[in-house]
Amino acid sequence: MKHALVVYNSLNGKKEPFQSLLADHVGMYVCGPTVYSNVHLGNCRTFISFDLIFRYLQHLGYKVRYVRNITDAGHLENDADEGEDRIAKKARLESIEPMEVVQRYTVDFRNTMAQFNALPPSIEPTATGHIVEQIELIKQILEEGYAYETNGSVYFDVIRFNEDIPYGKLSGRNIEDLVHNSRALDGQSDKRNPQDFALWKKAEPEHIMRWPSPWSDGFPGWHLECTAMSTKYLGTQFDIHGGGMDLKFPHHECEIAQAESVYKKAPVKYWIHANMLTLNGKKMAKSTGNNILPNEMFSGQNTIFKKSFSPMVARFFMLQAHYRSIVDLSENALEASEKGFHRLVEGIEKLEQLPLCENSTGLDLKQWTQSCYAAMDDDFNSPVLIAHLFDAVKYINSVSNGIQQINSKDLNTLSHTMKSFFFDVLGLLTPEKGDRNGESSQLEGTLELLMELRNKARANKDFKTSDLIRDSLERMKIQINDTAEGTSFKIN
RNA sequence: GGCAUCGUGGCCGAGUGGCUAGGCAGAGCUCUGCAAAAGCUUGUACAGCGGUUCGAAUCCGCUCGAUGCCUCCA
Repeated sequence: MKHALVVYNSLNGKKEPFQSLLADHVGMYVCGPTVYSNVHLGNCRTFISFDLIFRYLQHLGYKVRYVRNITDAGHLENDADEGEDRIAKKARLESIEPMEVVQRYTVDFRNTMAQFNALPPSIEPTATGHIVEQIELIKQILEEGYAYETNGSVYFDVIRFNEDIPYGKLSGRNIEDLVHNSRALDGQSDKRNPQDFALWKKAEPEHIMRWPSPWSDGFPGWHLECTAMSTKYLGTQFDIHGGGMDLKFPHHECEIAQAESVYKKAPVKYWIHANMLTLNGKKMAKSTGNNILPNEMFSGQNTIFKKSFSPMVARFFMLQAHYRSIVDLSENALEASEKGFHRLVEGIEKLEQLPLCENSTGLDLKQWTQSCYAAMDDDFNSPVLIAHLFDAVKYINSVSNGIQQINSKDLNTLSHTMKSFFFDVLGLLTPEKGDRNGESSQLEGTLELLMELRNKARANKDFKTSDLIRDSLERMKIQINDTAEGTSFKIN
């Protein structure tokens, strides 16, 4: 485990050698979804990025505790005091219980992430399950003098905090700019200053999601849950905190302020932010229609793309870009990735049937393996790793064609390394090979019969018949492959 | 307006001072009855202008352009 892993830390904009607080253990907290609607693709990209990080840290031998919350209360429509809770709003619009909303979209979220083959986190705590911890935290912040109560609501006093501990470390903003640029609210705000944020909000009579507290029946502020839960499960200082780039401000900045106001030390060693996913060059937004849900992409039931793309192709596509780069989803780019992905998959499948020789030629295995690790050690550079995997595919193909040779020991090593990067680190899967239910074996039997008839026709130089079979099958998206070894087919 | 990120060959996308990224498409070749598929070979690009340097896509400055955040957002 003597790896020179280097991680880009958003806190200072520099790549830093990764050193966990406890030897061999890593604590990682990632801000999870607010479950008020179907998870959208950009959200998935963030979690796929952290899945890569989670997997690689585990691959290196770390015991990782990966905490990713489910926000099921407290996330308001906007920052104005009259903002409605997102979950409660959805429940009202659909005339169902808030917890039905939560359940429905939590299930959707987990299903979708499973389709992307993202590993479940170690702990998946909910905001509503940690009201007690949040209330405790508010009490402590009040005791420290960095919060105030107004009309049953409690707000964090950003200016007061900034007098003792600098605010804005993560986002690079200074308090003066915030004061000048914060939008003035319309009158009836309970906040002393616009940049203050809610720790506890008193519930209006019609608000159905409410809990008792020393200040009022109400609900916790959005930023609070992450501090309460990360502290509970990972301690007052932990290794990695992640999330989407757009959470950097204000959400993560507020988390830092909350934690530092009580514990007087930086809560997180490495802040990692995954970049955005755009669609056809534009930010995804429901309001403009520039939006596609994961399931719509998998099924092809959408107006954005002409064809469907599988979860693995989408995952591979995302991993072909670095997690800190904006990646743009487009039909051309996805098609290119789809073909590349199949080439990689076929290379891996060929590993099983390579001819063996006494001596290996053509690839410095040790150096190749090192360069794969070097790529991932350099701030989880999956695109470079994938480039190295393609180099291996080229080598595998030349062995397969007899241009290069490999002995059994090297093949074992190559196969093991290749597969552990492909399956374990990148979290990719090869497409299921024809599931053996009755229907598909009937289909295969029929196809084999057609192959036989076609081969007979070809042997008799009856190309009219053979081409009829080939072209008809092709229209049904069944690909005939004639090779020196014989004929095979592939269902697309 | 403020803060930040970025601008790479037909497309996507790595790369932060000298050494081939990679994928897709295109071209040539191999195989083949023809084709498809598959495989092999092939690409000198880095927004513009100026500067630093023996040497810059890579550092600095300016210009232009794009995107994100600043207001809910992964």
